[in-house]
Amino acid sequence: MSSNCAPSATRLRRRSHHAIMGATLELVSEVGYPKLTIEAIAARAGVGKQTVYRWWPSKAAILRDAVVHLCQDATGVTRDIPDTGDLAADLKAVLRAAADTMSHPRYDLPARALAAAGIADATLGAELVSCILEPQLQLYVERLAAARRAGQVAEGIDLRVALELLTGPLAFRWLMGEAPLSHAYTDTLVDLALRGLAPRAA
Amino acid sequence: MSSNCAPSATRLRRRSHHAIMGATLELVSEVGYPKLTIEAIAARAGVGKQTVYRWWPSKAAILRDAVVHLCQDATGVTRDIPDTGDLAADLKAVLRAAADTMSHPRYDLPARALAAAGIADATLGAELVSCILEPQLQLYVERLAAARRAGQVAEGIDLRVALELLTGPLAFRWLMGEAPLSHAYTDTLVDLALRGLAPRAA
Amino acid sequence: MSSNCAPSATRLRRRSHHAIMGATLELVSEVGYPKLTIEAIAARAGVGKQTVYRWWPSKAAILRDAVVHLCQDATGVTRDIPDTGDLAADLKAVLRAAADTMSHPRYDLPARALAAAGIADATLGAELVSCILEPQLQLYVERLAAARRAGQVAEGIDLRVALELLTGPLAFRWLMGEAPLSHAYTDTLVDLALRGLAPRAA
Amino acid sequence: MSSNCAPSATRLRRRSHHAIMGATLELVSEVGYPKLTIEAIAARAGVGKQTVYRWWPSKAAILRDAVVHLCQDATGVTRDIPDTGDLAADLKAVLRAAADTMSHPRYDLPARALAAAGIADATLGAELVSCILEPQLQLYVERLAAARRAGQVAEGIDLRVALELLTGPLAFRWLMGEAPLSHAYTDTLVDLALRGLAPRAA
DNA sequence: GCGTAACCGAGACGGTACGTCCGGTCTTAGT
DNA sequence: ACTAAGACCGGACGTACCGTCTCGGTTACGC
Repeated sequence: MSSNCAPSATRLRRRSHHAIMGATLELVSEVGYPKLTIEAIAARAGVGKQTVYRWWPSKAAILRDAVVHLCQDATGVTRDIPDTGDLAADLKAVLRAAADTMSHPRYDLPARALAAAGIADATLGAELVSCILEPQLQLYVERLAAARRAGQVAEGIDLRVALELLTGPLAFRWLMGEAPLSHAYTDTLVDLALRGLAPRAA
Repeated sequence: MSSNCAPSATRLRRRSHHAIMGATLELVSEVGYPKLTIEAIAARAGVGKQTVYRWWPSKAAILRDAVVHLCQDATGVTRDIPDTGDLAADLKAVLRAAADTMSHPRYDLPARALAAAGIADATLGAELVSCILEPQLQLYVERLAAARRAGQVAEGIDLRVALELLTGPLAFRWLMGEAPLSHAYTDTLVDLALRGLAPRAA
Repeated sequence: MSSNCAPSATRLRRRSHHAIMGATLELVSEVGYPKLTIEAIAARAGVGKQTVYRWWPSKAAILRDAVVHLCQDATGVTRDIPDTGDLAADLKAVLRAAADTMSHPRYDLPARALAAAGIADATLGAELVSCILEPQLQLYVERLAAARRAGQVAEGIDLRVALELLTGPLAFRWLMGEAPLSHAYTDTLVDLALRGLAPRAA
Repeated sequence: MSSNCAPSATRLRRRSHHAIMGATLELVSEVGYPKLTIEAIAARAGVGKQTVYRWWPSKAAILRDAVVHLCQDATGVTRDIPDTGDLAADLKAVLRAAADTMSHPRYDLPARALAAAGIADATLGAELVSCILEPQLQLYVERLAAARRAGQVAEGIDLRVALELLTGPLAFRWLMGEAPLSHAYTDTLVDLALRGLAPRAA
């Protein structure tokens, strides 16, 4: 996933690595991404600055790995999408779970900061999309493809667009940070979107 | 729109104000938001640093006003939504225009930087939403309400959610910055969303 | 004395002038010369900055006039030297008075600041010497000349050097600001110096 | 001499330290103390501002160390006072040397600036006196004490006052900066002062 | 006694330097 | 060999004043 850049190496002491990830997540929650400094991360982790610079090229990269680290711990984001045959129920279940995860401060603050950094910096953004976002979205596409084979989705619909009909509004609400990501909201979203995707009632 | 926060004062020289807005837009396009510095803005605008600090509390606030300034010049973002009776056509027209504006570098780079700042900083985010985003979104809600009265949208649908079904995916694609915002895409979006919103073929 | 540079004009409101002088003396006593700012003087005096800049070219010039202003009020510095025929007694009296004046905070702080400015800036220093110091020193030279005519001082002595034998040590002690300027000290100074100046007991 | 306050640390690079001292002396001679800025010192020395601020608390402290640095190089100020038995000759020799040093621009400009700063700021003044001035003056007191034991100076004279009779006028002339510090002047000073100090021709 | 011109307070302006903070590199000691 | 510690150069931060420049408003002088 990020094997090309993450330390994960034999040489970086496991303890230091863990401390840096933890300190980064703590600090970004406390002071926000713009005021997050590498000096503070090193100090909080009880580590020399050079130890940080040796393994990560930038503040954003540290946070990226820290969020990946967090996800691997919690397995709260990347999850398989069930296929019970009932597309609506399956999507509602997985979107409810996603909304809950994104609402939890432990995940919300760092991920939001990381998303902001990715939006501002195209390079980082592409990296985040390919490392974190795309694998997850691909699972949705696959589930929708299965549904189409089952006749639950109209032919001729670009599944990528269909996917965005579901995830776009949720992501948008999350980034806006104004309205809550309630289960009622995600359920409504699934209902409306699936109605749009359904084959003509011909 | 943002009369409560912009300087707009009698005392700030019109020339300086304009120069600061212009320099900000130029610089954010050239070096990006994180490397945008107030010193550089002041220098590029041929203005003392204090003149910037006197009127704006932060880099983000300058950029916010600069973007508002840009919008007022171009009238490219806040635009009325026509009501020809054909909801799909009306929405396609306005979404095409919005996509074009958001694709143009002159608007894209500053707005993306501003959006990123707003996502990272909740206070600024709320301000941006209420100053820039909300007024525009409200126009969509009104157009959808008119359509519902005309029987083109099912009763019992939360128009706010309906709105997000249209704008969420577009905003998401824009923020991801990967796929192009083509007219074909926005048209498809309108078609799928409206199918979801349409009254049951009772 | 400083008629060439002081405002003293008909146009500068008497009240503003007085307020500026007072504010300057207050502030220099409170924060010291280096931290004395023209903005603070204007603010304390309830006067626009331009009113200060209109009449004085520099911080030093304001302080110079303020000290002159202070001296004219107190007549504590420029004073005639009595001639009772007893040179030692006359000098002791006048040196005691000078020491007392220089010890008084009201005079000490501004004058010390002004002296420091004069030492650092040769131009100001020459001005201070010719405007303030020289007239006073000249009185000593005249008294010493009278004493020489009376046979109390040896012929062939440069009266200027003789004068410095008296005033130099006192000024030095004052500038050092360590030892107190006691009457015992000034008396001793007069005794030792006059012994050096006395005609040979041949 | 000032080992308690100078950086002298192991960590401050020798090269940077030397460059800062040199740049300070150059700049204070070029533009004077009031226009001496820490930014300019750092720039001239090819050093980051923080490296200056890390080791010195103020402009005055830098200059103080620079002057001490200068003195140690030149050994032009702190010098022993010879004791040939001829008090007058010894004092004349040492005062001539002191006058020459104080007249030399390389020493005069920085030292004058430092003296001015010390006069304006009591804390710095006390520091300068105890670090630089007092050790030198003490040598004079010791020489005078030896002379008194040899019967060349009257009993009952406060040697501290006697010392000031010599150095006070010289320092005063130097600070006034008007009259030159000629050898004739210092010789006359010694003659007059010693006449005042001599034992009564009983 | 009435215009008008200088002076007033206030404070914004383009600047310079302040002293602090942090970025990213390099050096030093100590495991 | 790799670490924690931290000094190094550079450069932006936000603040304080500099000396200049408009602003209206108020004297007070000359007609």
